[in-house]
Amino acid sequence: MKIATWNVNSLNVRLPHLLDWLKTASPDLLGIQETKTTDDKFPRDAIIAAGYQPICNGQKTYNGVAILSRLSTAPQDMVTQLPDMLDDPQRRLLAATYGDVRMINVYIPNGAEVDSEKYHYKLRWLRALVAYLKTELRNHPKLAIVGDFNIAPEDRDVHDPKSWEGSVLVSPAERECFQQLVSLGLVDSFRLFEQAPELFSWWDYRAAAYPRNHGLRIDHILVSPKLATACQSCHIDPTPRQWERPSDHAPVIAEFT
DNA sequence: ATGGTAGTTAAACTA
Repeated sequence: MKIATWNVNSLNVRLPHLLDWLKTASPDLLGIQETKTTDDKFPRDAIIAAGYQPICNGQKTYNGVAILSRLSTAPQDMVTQLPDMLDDPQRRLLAATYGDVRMINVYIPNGAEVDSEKYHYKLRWLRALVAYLKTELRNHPKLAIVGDFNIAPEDRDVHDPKSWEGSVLVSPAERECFQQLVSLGLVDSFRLFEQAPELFSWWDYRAAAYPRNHGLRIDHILVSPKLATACQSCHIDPTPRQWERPSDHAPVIAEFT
């Protein structure tokens, strides 16, 4: 089984890329973020025609998440809000169970600038996420949480740690929240394996960041201990980032026995 | 320290 994540930065613009990538990568479960579309405008037919069953939690203009599945089991126990953030209008979470696998897809807030209002919203969101995962891990031995975390967990996940010091995506408080997820037993599947240095999942559109590989690894597939033992590989697929009019993120895909 | 680009949406917001 393959589980993947991709921030597509507008499903409307990126649908052709998504369909092409599904054909070659053929994930069984894919979490997508920043769909930027409401559920009534979700391109359901095109995705079903590609062999995938979608569920979505969309929003106009900003945010929006979805899960695509080519498994035979129907999604169950769908969740669209963090229990501690029920009044949050931003669509950033979608969870569902496929057979015995709990799939949680997140688009964690960016945070704008350290100490800004958006940054504190990000930390609030992360604390609510940690509390939610504590419960979810109790209920689901086989759990994967995937998505755009907007956190580079360590300096080796940053092209130039010095220039990023004090910024969102790398600040100590954000990294501490990521470590709290790890403390719950979640495993960064990418780091289960030997990886080349300077592998990133996001590159700014500006200043030719991609050709210079000025990137960060902020898109992750974290798995419960039981799934970690079944994990065979995890890699970032940079090819869609090289296509014409790309998302600023590359997909990440992990394989399980 | 600012601006560089992209998406959505119509001048500004988010990333």
